[in-house]
Amino acid sequence: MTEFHPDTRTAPLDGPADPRTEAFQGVREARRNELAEDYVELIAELIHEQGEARPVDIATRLGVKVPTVSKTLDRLAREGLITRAKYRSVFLTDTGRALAKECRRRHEIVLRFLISLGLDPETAERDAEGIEHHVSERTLALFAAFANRS
Amino acid sequence: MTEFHPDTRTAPLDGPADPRTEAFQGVREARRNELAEDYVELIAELIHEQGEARPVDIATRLGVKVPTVSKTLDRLAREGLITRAKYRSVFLTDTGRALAKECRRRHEIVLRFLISLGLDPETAERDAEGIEHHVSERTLALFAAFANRS
DNA sequence: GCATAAAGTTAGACAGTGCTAACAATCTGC
DNA sequence: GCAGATTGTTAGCACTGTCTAACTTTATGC
Repeated sequence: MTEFHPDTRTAPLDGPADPRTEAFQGVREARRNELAEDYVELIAELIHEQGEARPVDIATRLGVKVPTVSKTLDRLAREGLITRAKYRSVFLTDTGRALAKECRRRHEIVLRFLISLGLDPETAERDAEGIEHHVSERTLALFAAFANRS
Repeated sequence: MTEFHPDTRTAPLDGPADPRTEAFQGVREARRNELAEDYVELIAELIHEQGEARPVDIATRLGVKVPTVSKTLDRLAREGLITRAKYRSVFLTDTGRALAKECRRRHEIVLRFLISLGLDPETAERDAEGIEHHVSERTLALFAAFANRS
């Protein structure tokens, strides 16, 4: 009940055959991971940019309060994505680092795709943030191909 | 505290200037409405297909249990999107109908876009379900234009 | 029209995400 | 090295969304 839920964007295996229902289940599944993905991606970014990821910076970037971050970090630690010590900044585990990398990859592809479609960078950033968690590997491949054409 | 939260995909007005933070806030905002949007869209569909929307059908389609649907329908009623009477099927209010129509429109555009990109219909359906809630009006316009070109 | 099946509701558990308020630890600048 | 500022934690509340179990109501089939 406390483990990280694996990616099912590409192949949700359980549940009935109806594609609509499958779609809804896939989305619910994805939604469960969204926040964790945002966090690890951001943590990786902060570590890269400033050498460490502090709750206060995470909170500022996400636009939430520090106690909210603290609680969510507890969950991420439980799920094995990060390690942390009291009053210290946050580190990614190997698993967390891998997830962050994967997220960054997806984010980049979606962002480049939207921009190459003709979207302004600001809107592209906002839309990419929302879309990246819901894009199958197959779609991602098409996005990447499109962005590389031209 | 119980009203429906308006669409901020296009123009989140509050919060600081940092575009990344704005993006995160926009996404959180969007996430708050996702489930409601899924419900009203599905309810409209069921009413169209079978003349009425019963909790048991909603539950089956979404892949959740009936009590879950019941509770969520209470919320939607509180928010003025649907009306319902005990042990009776569900109806959309004008507001709900408008939202459903808007959701359907977005869904259609995203779906057609993905398919015209070359994605198989099954995957397109799953991805569209996740993406439709996170697409700005601007992006939607580009998607529509792309799907209509060719 | 009554017994049973199906559908719907209510209650209660539990986890997640957000908040504020109060407290604890750490860091900073003399 | 100590005072005050900053950062982090904990506790407690609210709401959502999911479930199961138990109950009520409605529909169905003789």
